[in-house]
Amino acid sequence: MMRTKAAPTRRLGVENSETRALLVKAAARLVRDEGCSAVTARRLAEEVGLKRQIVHYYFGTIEDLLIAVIRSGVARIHERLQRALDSAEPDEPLRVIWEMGSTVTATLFEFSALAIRREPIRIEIKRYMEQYREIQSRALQRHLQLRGIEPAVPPVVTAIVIDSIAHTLAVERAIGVTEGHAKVRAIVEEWLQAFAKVGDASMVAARQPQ
Amino acid sequence: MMRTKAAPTRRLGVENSETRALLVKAAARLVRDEGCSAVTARRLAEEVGLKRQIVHYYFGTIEDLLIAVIRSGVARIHERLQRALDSAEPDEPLRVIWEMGSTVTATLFEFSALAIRREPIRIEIKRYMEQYREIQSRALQRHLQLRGIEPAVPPVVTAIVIDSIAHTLAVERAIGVTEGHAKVRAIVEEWLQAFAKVGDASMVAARQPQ
DNA sequence: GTCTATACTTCGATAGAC
DNA sequence: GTCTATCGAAGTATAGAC
Repeated sequence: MMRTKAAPTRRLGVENSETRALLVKAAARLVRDEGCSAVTARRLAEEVGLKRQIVHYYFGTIEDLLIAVIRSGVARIHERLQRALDSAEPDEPLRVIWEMGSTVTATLFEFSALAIRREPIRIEIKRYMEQYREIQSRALQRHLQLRGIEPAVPPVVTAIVIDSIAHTLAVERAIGVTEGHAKVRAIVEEWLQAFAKVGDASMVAARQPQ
Repeated sequence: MMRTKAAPTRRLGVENSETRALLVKAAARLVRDEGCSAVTARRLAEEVGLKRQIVHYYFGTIEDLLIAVIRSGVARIHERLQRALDSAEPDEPLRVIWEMGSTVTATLFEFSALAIRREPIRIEIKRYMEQYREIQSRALQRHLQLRGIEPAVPPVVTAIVIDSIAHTLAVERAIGVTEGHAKVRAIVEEWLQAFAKVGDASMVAARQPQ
């Protein structure tokens, strides 16, 4: 199950191959519809109408294939976030963060779980998360600077808190737990509106100036 | 991979078997140390010194074994939470929720990911989450009632928000992402102290009375 | 540069012997 | 209650055909 080392003599297909792109696309669809465990060389080869060995020709291991799937998906997600934040300027960047966090898919959740046990995947997910948060923080920072607001809470904290709640609600909903969700959304809505008005999610309104 | 239906003629070992308990214990250890995917009939049989078919004799499928592992673990976790909340009375139930949420293990995360794709596991995790939250909500409710405080936010919301942040920080830390975590913990610390004093985590201090 | 034949190992699962 | 025997399917790896 665990490949210790890549065989040095092993031939691999080129990066810009049409078949390779087809495999990544088919794998991404499988991951989305049926989960990571549905990605096997046999199922994948079936989808593209080739023999199963072709998967190992292009990716070596299934893990390498999954990493290719992650990379192809990450690019799209980061673009989508950046675009949404740009188009939402200068109104409600925090709402964009909340809404995109709420559409978190089972896919990211699955990859995150894999990341904890498998180092190569961990590296990829770590990079993804850090970049995603960087984009969020920058957008909030910019929003505040444009209005000359000195936030009581660093933008990165606001992003983490809102994102945490969005992810939790999304995952719980997927599992069938919805108790208290409506009430949480109501509170978050108040924070979003407060942030749009005064640049503060009111999460630390009780904080006293030193 | 997916068993459609349990064979009706299949023999299964009794519930109160010593070997069965041994298997569950060994499986729990494997899940904790190496993850769900490390739980195979061979590895498990090896641990208890028996043949691999013994696993199927007692559990039918690996999934049934995982469910047994979940049930055995859930009981312990609920007890631990309830005991911590009782011993923390009447001071800081919210801090207990925060601290227990921060010790969330990769195990719960892995099972939650499995739960999204596999119905029998989903049922178990759903029940676990609902009961866990119920215990949290009751403790906060009791804390407020004893002090005659009418909270601006329903206890279940406070529990969800604090738990969300705790889980997110725990998972991100496991993946290697720690940007902003210290600042988030500082804010949460303020909330915990505010809640201990006035029964409000100050998360909605900006809320105006209607 | 692309793809396939073949083989090895591990896995989950079942039937039936002891 | 535990074992032997057996099955199909999965991941991986090597050699070689085109």
